Amino acid sequence: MLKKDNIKRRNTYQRQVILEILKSTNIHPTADWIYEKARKEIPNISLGTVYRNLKILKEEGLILELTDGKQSRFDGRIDNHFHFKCEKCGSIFDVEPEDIFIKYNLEEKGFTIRTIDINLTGVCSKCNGEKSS
Amino acid sequence: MLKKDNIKRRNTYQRQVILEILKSTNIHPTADWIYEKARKEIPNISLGTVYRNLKILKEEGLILELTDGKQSRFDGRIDNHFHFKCEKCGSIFDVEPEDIFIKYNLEEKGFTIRTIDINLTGVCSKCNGEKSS
DNA sequence: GTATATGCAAACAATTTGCACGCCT
DNA sequence: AGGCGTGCAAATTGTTTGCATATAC
Repeated sequence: MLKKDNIKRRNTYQRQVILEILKSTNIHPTADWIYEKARKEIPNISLGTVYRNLKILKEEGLILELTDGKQSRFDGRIDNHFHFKCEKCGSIFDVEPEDIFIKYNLEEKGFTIRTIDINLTGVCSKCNGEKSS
Repeated sequence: MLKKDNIKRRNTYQRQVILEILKSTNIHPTADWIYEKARKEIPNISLGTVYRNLKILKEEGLILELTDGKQSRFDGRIDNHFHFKCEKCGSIFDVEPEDIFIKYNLEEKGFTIRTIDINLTGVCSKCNGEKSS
């Protein structure tokens, strides 16, 4: 049952490419999207390898996994921020911490808070600006 | 492609039982848990029926679906509240709206906000009170 | 040299769906 | 009577894993 945290990770090209793909987009892609993108660089990379490396990158705290319905999405941005999903176009936008203020009093009730995840939905500015069909 | 919103729903016993189960617990159960519970009342109910009715109840706004990792959880409580998940015991607690204050300025940027989902993680008061092992 | 990572395909787990029959309205 | 809902099992989808080989260190 011991967590094996003395594994010597190799710095493989596959993992580098996957991390670069994630760091260079803000669309919060699915594993499949990352796979297709990675294939342009490494044509015979496998989907299993993509999943394996996403898990490793997440374990190492280099990326985040977002759970949007049943399909995971991944985020190369790990500093403090939140998400907004537009119900019209489906895009996921980053919400800056200065645009959200949150306050809670759960510590007073004996709870320790480690992570705060805020997800908003609605209609984005772009879709709001468009004519209604 | 037209949404069929003129379907005449029948009020089946299966659906009643599933809704009652959800209304009478605050553990935010999975479909499987609901299925097992429902079987005590309707021994030959099928898992497919549970899923179908959960989807219908959600469409009608009578329950909520929480996406906790890859397994959905369901919430029979639909008034404004949030969730806290304990990383030690795995329990999901309801967080009352008066225990969280949130403010954002996204409307000023042209966004329309429809739903706000806040999920906290950490250690609950019960686990905090226990001796460390 | 050796253990970790890969590609491939099969396995898995959660959920959905097709079908013939049943039962609400 | 008619059509929505059911039980059952098979299908689908997203993700994980076993295995033989390749590769980083």
